[in-house]
Amino acid sequence: MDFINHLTSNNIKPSLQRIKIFEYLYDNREHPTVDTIYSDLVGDIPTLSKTTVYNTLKLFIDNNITSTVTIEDNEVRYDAIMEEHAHFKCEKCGNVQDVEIDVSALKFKEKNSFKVEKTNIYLKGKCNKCLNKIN
Amino acid sequence: MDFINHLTSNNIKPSLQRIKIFEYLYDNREHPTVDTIYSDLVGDIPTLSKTTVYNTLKLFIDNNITSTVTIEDNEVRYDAIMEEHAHFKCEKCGNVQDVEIDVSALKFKEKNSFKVEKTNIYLKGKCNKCLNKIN
DNA sequence: TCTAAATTTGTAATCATTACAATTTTATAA
DNA sequence: TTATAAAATTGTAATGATTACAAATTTAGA
Repeated sequence: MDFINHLTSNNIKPSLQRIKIFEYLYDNREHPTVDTIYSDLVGDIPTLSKTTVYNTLKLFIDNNITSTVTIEDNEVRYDAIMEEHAHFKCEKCGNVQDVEIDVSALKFKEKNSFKVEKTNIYLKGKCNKCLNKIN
Repeated sequence: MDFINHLTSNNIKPSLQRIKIFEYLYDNREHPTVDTIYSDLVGDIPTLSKTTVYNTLKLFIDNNITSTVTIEDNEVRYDAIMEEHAHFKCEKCGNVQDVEIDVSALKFKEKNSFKVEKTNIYLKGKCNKCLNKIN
């Protein structure tokens, strides 16, 4: 993945901060929160400010190269994979993972009363790691 | 719907506030936010405090007679219908409506790497009312 | 190199939510 | 009925995430 090109072709000037934040998001499939992104990158970019993280994510979202994951009502997570997929969160360990899913299989009665443009699917339960643990 | 009985049978003492809040939630299928619930009920119960609304909703959620709808990352909505259904939000008018859906139709590859206990499906787009409006 | 525009940054403001202690209400037993 | 304890409600203050905003820095172009 050529991050600079990806940003440029989406009308985003590839500043150091933007490249690093996008790269981090893209490589980190656990869908980090703003705090995690900031904490993990401030070592790399010592001048980084949390405002920049917020600004940059907003910019990414406005340009459709990032989306939010609101699987939990008290934390917003971010995702740089724009291909259709769902998310699973283990309620024991808290990890969030991507889930391949066929959204077109979803049928609903009210098909004619609105036009769907985006679908978010959130699954919760227990991951195998946690299920196999003896408590 | 006998609200008092519904609360009682779910181990919740049916105080005036609890009855009114549940009744409001159950009748209001637009999934109000805490602010909306508070504003709409404080006329009825002049002593009502927003803390009580928060406390009561938390109690309902802990006892599985209410769930949260986090279709938007900056507002938490509440829902007293516990039967399986999805939610659609019109991005033009902001209304949220229930959608009948067959969750069991959802197939995913990773079926064996976790155990799903809850599924939330959020649809966004334009409702017919907004689509038919001439701007 | 100079200047203007864009980007980043830090601080202060805002807003939703939670913590907590005081008050009020409810239930129980004398 | 009255007294007492427990439960529920309330108001205020604290917290924490996000946004607003203005100053500082960086970048791009003349």
